[in-house]
Amino acid sequence: MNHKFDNNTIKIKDKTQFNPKHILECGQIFRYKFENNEYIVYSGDKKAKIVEKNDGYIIYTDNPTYFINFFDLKADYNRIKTNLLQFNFLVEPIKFGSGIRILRQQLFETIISFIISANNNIPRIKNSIEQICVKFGAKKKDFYAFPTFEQLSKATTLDFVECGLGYRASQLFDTLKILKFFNLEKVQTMSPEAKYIFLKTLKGVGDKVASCVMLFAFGVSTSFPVDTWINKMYNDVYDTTETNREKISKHFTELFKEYSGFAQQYLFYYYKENK
DNA sequence: GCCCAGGGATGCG
DNA sequence: CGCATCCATGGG
Repeated sequence: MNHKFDNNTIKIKDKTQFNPKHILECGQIFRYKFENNEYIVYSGDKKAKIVEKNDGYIIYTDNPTYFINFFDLKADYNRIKTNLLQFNFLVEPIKFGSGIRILRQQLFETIISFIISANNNIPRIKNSIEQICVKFGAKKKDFYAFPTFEQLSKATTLDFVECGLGYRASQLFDTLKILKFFNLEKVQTMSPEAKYIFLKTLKGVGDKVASCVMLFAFGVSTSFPVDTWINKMYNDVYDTTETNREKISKHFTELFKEYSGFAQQYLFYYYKENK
């Protein structure tokens, strides 16, 4: 997508494939807020503010090259949407979330965030992650960074309970112990299959959470996470009572192939917002 | 008070 | 294997 940048701004002049509301509220990220008609998003120890203009958007940030990658601005979503529009049941979801882009998020933050997301609701997930940042993350000028692995390793299970994680507190604690034995930089170089197997060795990481990490951190677009909303959508579209999420995921990955992750985001956002 | 949430672990057959 | 049950806690 066409964009220009300098030391502290990125300018986007195409509203058809970039909409901060769609990008941030479609459930892929939990650290953002909407204030004074502007979206502010946080990733790791970085921050960006998105301001709407008549002919596009301006992203204000001290780290433009980081956020060009984060928003995957080189990807052409008109091509992706055109390809997916051959499926009739995607027409309305794509219209509804027309400006969605799948973010390229940090691996450690994504693993931790989606362990917390399991069988949980989005407002509570956001609140828990924010508390973890305040408690263990580095203090920046006007926000707290997501903690590093070293910082979060100092936490106890009780710390996580106090952040509102419930029974996920001990899972997260156990996962941090397991991560001591792995180098996440090295994991980045593994094959997609090996990455998936690695993720599932972590506590609190099953098929769905692993699929989210594959899609949102590794950018593997053949992933199709199946949560309760996608399960409801499947039952709706195919008039079934199927509850086997692995089967549902397999059905859609065979249908959408390398466009699976994009299709999943349009569908998730549409069904969650329209029940 | 009830059902549900971007599910996973465990145990039982 | 497949399936049932349990799990903390707050939103609606």
